Amino acid sequence: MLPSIELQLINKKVKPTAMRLLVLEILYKDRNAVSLSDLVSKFERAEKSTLFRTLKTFEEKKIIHRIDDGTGSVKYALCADDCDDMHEDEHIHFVCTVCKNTICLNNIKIPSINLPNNFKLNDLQIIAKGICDKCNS
Amino acid sequence: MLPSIELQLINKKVKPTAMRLLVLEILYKDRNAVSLSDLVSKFERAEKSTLFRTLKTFEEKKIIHRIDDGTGSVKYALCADDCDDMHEDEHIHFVCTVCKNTICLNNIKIPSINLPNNFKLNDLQIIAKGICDKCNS
DNA sequence: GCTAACTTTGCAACCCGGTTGCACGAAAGA
DNA sequence: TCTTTCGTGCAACCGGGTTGCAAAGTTAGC
Repeated sequence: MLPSIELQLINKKVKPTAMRLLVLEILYKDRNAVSLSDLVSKFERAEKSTLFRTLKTFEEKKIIHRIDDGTGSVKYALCADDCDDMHEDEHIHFVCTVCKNTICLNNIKIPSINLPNNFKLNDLQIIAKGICDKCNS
Repeated sequence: MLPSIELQLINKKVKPTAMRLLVLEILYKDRNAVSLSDLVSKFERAEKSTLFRTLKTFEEKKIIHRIDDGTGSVKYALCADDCDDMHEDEHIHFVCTVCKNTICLNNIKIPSINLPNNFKLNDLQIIAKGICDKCNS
Protein backbone atom coordinates (compact mmCIF):
# COMPACT_ATOMS: atom_id res chain seq x y z
CA MET A 1 0.00 0.00 0.00
CA LEU A 2 2.57 2.50 1.09
CA PRO A 3 4.26 3.06 -2.28
CA SER A 4 0.91 3.99 -3.78
CA ILE A 5 0.06 6.73 -1.32
CA GLU A 6 1.56 9.39 -3.51
CA LEU A 7 -0.12 7.95 -6.55
CA GLN A 8 -3.45 7.94 -4.85
CA LEU A 9 -3.17 11.63 -4.10
CA ILE A 10 -2.26 12.36 -7.69
CA ASN A 11 -5.15 10.25 -8.91
CA LYS A 12 -7.52 12.26 -6.79
CA LYS A 13 -6.01 15.48 -8.11
CA VAL A 14 -4.42 16.49 -4.82
CA LYS A 15 -0.89 17.79 -4.86
CA PRO A 16 1.21 15.33 -2.82
CA THR A 17 2.90 17.65 -0.36
CA ALA A 18 4.94 16.32 2.54
CA MET A 19 2.24 17.06 5.07
CA ARG A 20 -0.43 15.34 3.04
CA LEU A 21 1.67 12.25 2.52
CA LEU A 22 2.32 12.00 6.24
CA VAL A 23 -1.32 12.45 7.13
CA LEU A 24 -2.47 9.94 4.55
CA GLU A 25 0.12 7.47 5.76
CA ILE A 26 -1.20 7.75 9.30
CA LEU A 27 -4.71 7.16 8.04
CA TYR A 28 -3.55 4.08 6.19
CA LYS A 29 -1.65 2.63 9.10
CA ASP A 30 -4.31 3.21 11.71
CA ARG A 31 -7.40 1.09 11.66
CA ASN A 32 -9.10 3.65 13.88
CA ALA A 33 -10.76 6.81 12.77
CA VAL A 34 -8.74 9.86 13.75
CA SER A 35 -9.87 13.26 14.91
CA LEU A 36 -8.17 16.56 14.28
CA SER A 37 -6.74 16.62 17.78
CA ASP A 38 -5.58 13.03 17.40
CA LEU A 39 -3.60 14.16 14.41
CA VAL A 40 -2.22 17.22 16.15
CA SER A 41 -0.89 15.13 19.02
CA LYS A 42 0.29 12.44 16.64
CA PHE A 43 2.95 14.54 15.15
CA GLU A 44 3.42 17.13 17.71
CA ARG A 45 5.04 19.75 15.58
CA ALA A 46 2.39 20.64 13.05
CA GLU A 47 -0.22 23.32 12.88
CA LYS A 48 -3.80 22.52 13.78
CA SER A 49 -5.04 24.68 10.95
CA THR A 50 -2.87 22.97 8.38
CA LEU A 51 -4.04 19.56 9.50
CA PHE A 52 -7.59 20.84 9.51
CA ARG A 53 -7.26 21.99 5.94
CA THR A 54 -5.57 18.77 4.94
CA LEU A 55 -8.49 16.77 6.27
CA LYS A 56 -10.89 19.13 4.59
CA THR A 57 -9.13 18.73 1.28
CA PHE A 58 -9.09 14.96 1.63
CA GLU A 59 -12.78 14.95 2.41
CA GLU A 60 -13.63 17.13 -0.57
CA LYS A 61 -11.61 14.89 -2.83
CA LYS A 62 -13.36 11.85 -1.38
CA ILE A 63 -10.23 10.30 0.04
CA ILE A 64 -11.61 10.15 3.56
CA HIS A 65 -15.07 10.37 5.07
CA ARG A 66 -16.27 12.15 8.12
CA ILE A 67 -17.66 10.28 11.12
CA ASP A 68 -19.63 11.78 13.95
CA ASP A 69 -19.53 9.14 16.63
CA GLY A 70 -21.07 11.22 19.36
CA THR A 71 -17.83 11.70 21.24
CA GLY A 72 -17.90 15.39 20.59
CA SER A 73 -15.16 15.52 18.01
CA VAL A 74 -15.49 14.67 14.36
CA LYS A 75 -13.35 11.80 13.17
CA TYR A 76 -12.13 10.79 9.76
CA ALA A 77 -11.31 7.49 8.13
CA LEU A 78 -10.23 6.33 4.71
CA CYS A 79 -12.95 5.75 2.19
CA ALA A 80 -13.38 2.33 0.70
CA ASP A 81 -11.92 1.91 -2.77
CA ASP A 82 -15.33 2.04 -4.38
CA CYS A 83 -16.26 5.23 -2.62
CA ASP A 84 -15.88 7.38 -5.69
CA ASP A 85 -19.49 7.62 -6.74
CA MET A 86 -21.25 7.27 -3.44
CA HIS A 87 -19.46 9.25 -0.83
CA GLU A 88 -21.83 8.40 1.99
CA ASP A 89 -20.12 6.14 4.43
CA GLU A 90 -22.50 3.25 4.14
CA HIS A 91 -21.24 1.22 7.02
CA ILE A 92 -21.53 0.88 10.75
CA HIS A 93 -19.11 2.63 13.05
CA PHE A 94 -18.09 1.02 16.28
CA VAL A 95 -17.00 3.08 19.26
CA CYS A 96 -15.09 1.23 21.97
CA THR A 97 -15.92 2.55 25.39
CA VAL A 98 -12.64 1.25 26.77
CA CYS A 99 -9.96 2.43 24.36
CA LYS A 100 -12.21 5.21 22.97
CA ASN A 101 -11.32 4.25 19.43
CA THR A 102 -13.73 4.40 16.53
CA ILE A 103 -13.59 1.66 13.94
CA CYS A 104 -15.33 1.34 10.59
CA LEU A 105 -17.06 -2.01 10.28
CA ASN A 106 -17.11 -2.31 6.54
CA ASN A 107 -18.35 -5.87 6.43
CA ILE A 108 -21.51 -5.57 8.48
CA LYS A 109 -24.64 -5.08 6.46
CA ILE A 110 -26.74 -2.05 7.27
CA PRO A 111 -30.20 -3.24 8.25
CA SER A 112 -33.23 -1.73 6.62
CA ILE A 113 -35.88 0.00 8.67
CA ASN A 114 -39.41 1.10 8.02
CA LEU A 115 -40.19 4.73 8.70
CA PRO A 116 -43.65 6.06 9.49
CA ASN A 117 -45.90 7.22 6.69
CA ASN A 118 -44.66 10.03 4.56
CA PHE A 119 -41.14 10.09 5.98
CA LYS A 120 -38.44 9.90 3.33
CA LEU A 121 -35.16 8.24 4.26
CA ASN A 122 -31.94 9.45 2.69
CA ASP A 123 -29.24 8.25 5.00
CA LEU A 124 -29.00 5.82 7.87
CA GLN A 125 -26.22 6.33 10.35
CA ILE A 126 -25.48 3.60 12.84
CA ILE A 127 -23.11 3.84 15.76
CA ALA A 128 -22.51 0.73 17.82
CA LYS A 129 -20.99 1.26 21.23
CA GLY A 130 -19.35 -1.43 23.29
CA ILE A 131 -16.02 -3.12 23.72
CA CYS A 132 -13.77 -3.83 20.78
CA ASP A 133 -12.00 -7.12 20.13
CA LYS A 134 -8.69 -5.87 21.44
CA CYS A 135 -10.09 -4.56 24.71
CA ASN A 136 -12.43 -7.51 25.20
CA SER A 137 -9.66 -9.71 26.51
CA MET B 1 -50.73 16.20 30.41
CA LEU B 2 -50.15 19.79 31.41
CA PRO B 3 -51.66 19.67 34.91
CA SER B 4 -49.31 16.84 35.80
CA ILE B 5 -46.10 18.60 34.89
CA GLU B 6 -45.53 19.77 38.41
CA LEU B 7 -46.42 16.35 39.76
CA GLN B 8 -43.99 14.69 37.45
CA LEU B 9 -41.17 16.83 38.75
CA ILE B 10 -42.11 16.02 42.31
CA ASN B 11 -42.29 12.34 41.50
CA LYS B 12 -38.80 12.46 40.10
CA LYS B 13 -37.59 14.29 43.17
CA VAL B 14 -36.91 17.56 41.40
CA LYS B 15 -38.04 20.74 43.02
CA PRO B 16 -40.61 22.33 40.69
CA THR B 17 -39.23 25.82 40.26
CA ALA B 18 -40.70 28.26 37.78
CA MET B 19 -37.85 27.78 35.32
CA ARG B 20 -38.11 24.03 35.43
CA LEU B 21 -41.83 24.06 34.88
CA LEU B 22 -41.42 26.31 31.87
CA VAL B 23 -38.69 24.19 30.36
CA LEU B 24 -40.58 20.97 30.93
CA GLU B 25 -43.67 22.49 29.41
CA ILE B 26 -41.77 23.37 26.28
CA LEU B 27 -40.44 19.83 26.08
CA TYR B 28 -43.96 18.48 26.38
CA LYS B 29 -45.42 20.75 23.77
CA ASP B 30 -42.72 20.25 21.19
CA ARG B 31 -42.50 16.98 19.38
CA ASN B 32 -38.97 17.86 18.34
CA ALA B 33 -35.87 17.43 20.40
CA VAL B 34 -34.50 20.75 21.61
CA SER B 35 -30.96 21.93 22.05
CA LEU B 36 -29.63 24.28 24.65
CA SER B 37 -29.52 27.15 22.17
CA ASP B 38 -33.04 26.31 21.02
CA LEU B 39 -34.14 26.81 24.58
CA VAL B 40 -32.18 30.01 25.01
CA SER B 41 -33.81 31.56 21.98
CA LYS B 42 -37.17 30.14 22.92
CA PHE B 43 -37.56 32.31 25.91
CA GLU B 44 -35.20 35.03 25.20
CA ARG B 45 -34.68 36.31 28.69
CA ALA B 46 -33.11 33.41 30.52
CA GLU B 47 -29.58 32.48 31.32
CA LYS B 48 -27.81 29.91 29.20
CA SER B 49 -26.18 28.42 32.27
CA THR B 50 -29.44 28.08 34.14
CA LEU B 51 -31.05 26.32 31.21
CA PHE B 52 -27.97 24.17 30.86
CA ARG B 53 -28.22 23.12 34.47
CA THR B 54 -31.93 22.56 34.17
CA LEU B 55 -31.37 20.18 31.28
CA LYS B 56 -28.58 18.50 33.19
CA THR B 57 -30.80 17.99 36.21
CA PHE B 58 -33.60 16.62 34.06
CA GLU B 59 -31.20 14.23 32.43
CA GLU B 60 -29.81 13.01 35.73
CA LYS B 61 -33.31 12.47 37.05
CA LYS B 62 -34.20 10.59 33.87
CA ILE B 63 -36.88 12.99 32.78
CA ILE B 64 -35.23 13.64 29.43
CA HIS B 65 -32.60 11.87 27.39
CA ARG B 66 -29.76 13.24 25.42
CA ILE B 67 -29.53 12.88 21.65
CA ASP B 68 -26.48 13.42 19.53
CA ASP B 69 -27.84 13.68 16.04
CA GLY B 70 -24.64 14.73 14.38
CA THR B 71 -25.70 18.33 13.90
CA GLY B 72 -23.02 19.51 16.25
CA SER B 73 -25.24 20.41 19.16
CA VAL B 74 -26.67 17.99 21.68
CA LYS B 75 -30.43 17.80 21.83
CA TYR B 76 -32.82 16.60 24.48
CA ALA B 77 -36.23 15.00 24.42
CA LEU B 78 -38.66 13.61 26.96
CA CYS B 79 -38.12 10.07 28.03
CA ALA B 80 -40.84 7.53 27.46
CA ASP B 81 -42.92 6.73 30.50
CA ASP B 82 -41.22 3.41 30.97
CA CYS B 83 -37.79 4.93 30.89
CA ASP B 84 -37.22 4.63 34.61
CA ASP B 85 -35.16 1.50 34.68
CA MET B 86 -33.43 1.63 31.35
CA HIS B 87 -32.32 5.11 30.61
CA GLU B 88 -30.79 4.32 27.25
CA ASP B 89 -32.85 5.88 24.54
CA GLU B 90 -33.72 2.72 22.74
CA HIS B 91 -35.26 4.22 19.69
CA ILE B 92 -34.38 5.69 16.36
CA HIS B 93 -33.91 9.42 15.93
CA PHE B 94 -34.94 11.07 12.72
CA VAL B 95 -33.27 14.25 11.52
CA CYS B 96 -35.12 16.22 8.88
CA THR B 97 -32.73 17.83 6.44
CA VAL B 98 -35.33 20.43 5.51
CA CYS B 99 -36.68 21.79 8.79
CA LYS B 100 -33.60 20.61 10.72
CA ASN B 101 -35.75 19.14 13.44
CA THR B 102 -34.93 15.96 15.30
CA ILE B 103 -37.76 13.60 16.14
CA CYS B 104 -37.83 10.50 18.33
CA LEU B 105 -39.38 7.57 16.50
CA ASN B 106 -40.54 5.56 19.44
CA ASN B 107 -42.50 3.02 17.46
CA ILE B 108 -39.82 1.77 15.12
CA LYS B 109 -38.08 -1.34 16.26
CA ILE B 110 -34.30 -1.21 16.49
CA PRO B 111 -32.87 -3.87 14.20
CA SER B 112 -30.32 -6.28 15.52
CA ILE B 113 -26.90 -6.51 13.98
CA ASN B 114 -24.09 -9.02 14.15
CA LEU B 115 -20.73 -7.68 15.18
CA PRO B 116 -17.42 -9.32 14.27
CA ASN B 117 -15.92 -11.90 16.58
CA ASN B 118 -15.11 -10.77 20.07
CA PHE B 119 -16.82 -7.40 19.82
CA LYS B 120 -19.27 -6.74 22.64
CA LEU B 121 -22.26 -4.53 21.88
CA ASN B 122 -23.71 -2.34 24.61
CA ASP B 123 -25.64 0.30 22.78
CA LEU B 124 -26.87 0.83 19.27
CA GLN B 125 -27.54 4.35 18.16
CA ILE B 126 -29.39 4.94 14.94
CA ILE B 127 -29.91 8.25 13.23
CA ALA B 128 -32.08 8.37 10.16
CA LYS B 129 -31.72 11.41 7.96
CA GLY B 130 -34.20 12.48 5.38
CA ILE B 131 -37.40 14.47 5.03
CA CYS B 132 -40.05 14.42 7.73
CA ASP B 133 -43.75 14.01 7.13
CA LYS B 134 -44.48 17.70 7.50
CA CYS B 135 -41.81 18.81 5.05
CA ASN B 136 -42.51 15.99 2.59
CA SER B 137 -45.52 17.74 1.16
C1' DG C 1 17.28 31.63 -14.92
C1' DC C 2 13.77 35.13 -13.44
C1' DT C 3 9.64 36.98 -12.50
C1' DA C 4 4.62 36.52 -11.86
C1' DA C 5 0.71 33.82 -10.28
C1' DC C 6 -0.94 30.45 -7.49
C1' DT C 7 -0.84 27.09 -3.59
C1' DT C 8 0.33 25.53 0.87
C1' DT C 9 1.68 26.47 5.42
C1' DG C 10 2.14 28.74 10.04
C1' DC C 11 0.43 31.87 13.26
C1' DA C 12 -2.98 34.31 15.59
C1' DA C 13 -7.31 35.24 16.36
C1' DC C 14 -12.02 34.22 16.42
C1' DC C 15 -16.64 31.70 16.96
C1' DC C 16 -19.77 28.92 19.36
C1' DG C 17 -21.53 25.22 22.24
C1' DG C 18 -20.74 23.59 26.47
C1' DT C 19 -19.21 24.17 31.27
C1' DT C 20 -17.71 26.08 35.82
C1' DG C 21 -16.76 29.45 39.85
C1' DC C 22 -18.75 32.59 42.48
C1' DA C 23 -21.91 35.43 44.79
C1' DC C 24 -26.56 36.65 45.73
C1' DG C 25 -31.22 35.59 46.87
C1' DA C 26 -34.91 32.26 47.76
C1' DA C 27 -36.52 28.27 50.07
C1' DA C 28 -36.35 24.60 53.61
C1' DG C 29 -35.12 22.73 58.11
C1' DA C 30 -33.98 23.14 62.96
C1' DT D 1 -35.32 33.20 63.71
C1' DC D 2 -30.97 31.44 62.28
C1' DT D 3 -28.59 28.32 59.56
C1' DT D 4 -28.02 25.58 55.70
C1' DT D 5 -29.07 24.16 51.30
C1' DC D 6 -30.57 25.04 46.65
C1' DG D 7 -31.44 27.71 42.40
C1' DT D 8 -30.22 31.47 39.53
C1' DG D 9 -27.55 35.06 37.04
C1' DC D 10 -23.29 36.73 35.56
C1' DA D 11 -18.86 36.34 33.85
C1' DA D 12 -15.33 33.84 32.47
C1' DC D 13 -13.32 29.81 30.62
C1' DC D 14 -12.44 25.58 27.65
C1' DG D 15 -11.84 23.04 23.50
C1' DG D 16 -13.05 21.88 18.82
C1' DG D 17 -13.58 23.95 14.70
C1' DT D 18 -12.70 27.75 11.44
C1' DT D 19 -10.84 31.91 9.04
C1' DG D 20 -7.67 36.06 7.65
C1' DC D 21 -3.40 37.14 6.58
C1' DA D 22 1.27 37.07 5.44
C1' DA D 23 5.44 34.22 4.57
C1' DA D 24 7.29 30.39 2.17
C1' DG D 25 7.07 27.16 -1.40
C1' DT D 26 5.69 25.61 -5.96
C1' DT D 27 4.47 26.11 -10.90
C1' DA D 28 4.34 28.33 -15.28
C1' DG D 29 5.56 31.68 -18.76
C1' DC D 30 9.05 34.10 -20.80
